[in-house]
Amino acid sequence: MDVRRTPGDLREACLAEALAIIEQEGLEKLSLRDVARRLGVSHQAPYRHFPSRDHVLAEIVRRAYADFAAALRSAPVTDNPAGDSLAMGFAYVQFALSHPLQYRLMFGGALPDPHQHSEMMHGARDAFDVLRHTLGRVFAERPQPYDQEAIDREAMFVWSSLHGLVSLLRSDALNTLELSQETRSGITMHALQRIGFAVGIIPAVPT
Amino acid sequence: MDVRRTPGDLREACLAEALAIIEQEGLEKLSLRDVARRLGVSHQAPYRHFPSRDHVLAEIVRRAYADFAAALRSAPVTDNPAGDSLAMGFAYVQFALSHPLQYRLMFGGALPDPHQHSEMMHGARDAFDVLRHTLGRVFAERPQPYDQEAIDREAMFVWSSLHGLVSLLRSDALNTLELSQETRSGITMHALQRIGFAVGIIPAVPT
DNA sequence: ATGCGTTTGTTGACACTGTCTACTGACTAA
DNA sequence: TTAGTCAGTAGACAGTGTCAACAAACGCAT
Repeated sequence: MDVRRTPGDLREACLAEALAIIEQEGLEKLSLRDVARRLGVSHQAPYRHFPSRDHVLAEIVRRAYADFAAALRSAPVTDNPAGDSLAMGFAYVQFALSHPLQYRLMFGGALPDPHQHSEMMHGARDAFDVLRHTLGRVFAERPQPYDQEAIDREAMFVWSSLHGLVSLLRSDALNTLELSQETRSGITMHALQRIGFAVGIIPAVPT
Repeated sequence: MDVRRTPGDLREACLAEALAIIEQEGLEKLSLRDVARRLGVSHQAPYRHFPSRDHVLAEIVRRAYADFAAALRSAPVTDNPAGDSLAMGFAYVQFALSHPLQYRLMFGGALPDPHQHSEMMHGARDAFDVLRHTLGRVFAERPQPYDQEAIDREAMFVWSSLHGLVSLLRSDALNTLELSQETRSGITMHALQRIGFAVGIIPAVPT
């Protein structure tokens, strides 16, 4: 085409354009032909720089992970390790919320739009109500007063923790992290104990 | 075709075949034309029962949620609510692990195969190492002895809990659950407090 | 029973996709 | 000068979702 480009530029331009398309149209709408069209090059030009469509996506995801790691590292390091840990928890959440596209690319799913398929989510609410109810019984047994909001907060914490646990177990993360076999097999019990302890179900837990 | 079918059968057959395809070939390989081909009907027959490909997927996901809710409900109810809660935690994990396809459809992502793009996961390990190190400092400050496995277990718990928290925050779950505004805005703080308390960073936490 | 509308399925087209192969031109080292 | 590599082009192919027009089978009121 007539647009001048320095060497190696098309590769970067493809990545940027692909990211823009995902942001605007969604992951499933991404096509290399569209990338090429927007850049004013032939539909085959991107294949000079990437073997396949998935390789483009993989590179984007790889960079998202790198940015994520950098964000976690950017948390200040003080002589108060406990405070540092809490700060990193905030950094985790903050990155995820301020970089929703990257976070979704790393961990998120590609489901039909729940807004156009609202009945799809009904079962999710059902499942949550079961959890709510079970936790409600725990609260009712205690001497301290409580309200529905306290239950809801606790239920959200338990659900999200379990969800995260399973997501990691299901993902390839465990293969990547080179954990010992004992650690891997004990992860589930340990996490469940910690969650139970956190909400006051388990009185104490050994390290 | 020559295969006899009772009314309403093709709809169910399409769903079953679509699920089988996802199980065998993966979500992204699912195509209604392939479904029709395997069932020995024309490529347009499934469109008599579903407006679009996404509607087939939405119905499958909807049923997965329903099965999930049923599995949680199937946990035994005793006069020990604490034990019941733990049992339901197990039921959650067990369902996810014994129905990986459904769980992935509900929560999982559609990323390029990490086995064919191994470098994609390097950043994930980097991020985990940061968490490991920070937690290691917490442990080092304590009088009790510890080992690397204890740190790894704790790191896995913290990571999974954070991941789950953000996944739920990012998803449409909060819109579905009809939580009060106070509950929604307090979820993050509450979950972080609970996690910190669980690993011994926060001394105590008010209900 | 007869005709008619509805349901279920078929056939053919269209635009779109990823990817294979063959080609063109520019730059570079011998 | 010449041979070779690199970046981009052009055309083809099989596959996809979806639209439109058609055909056969069914229930049902007359």
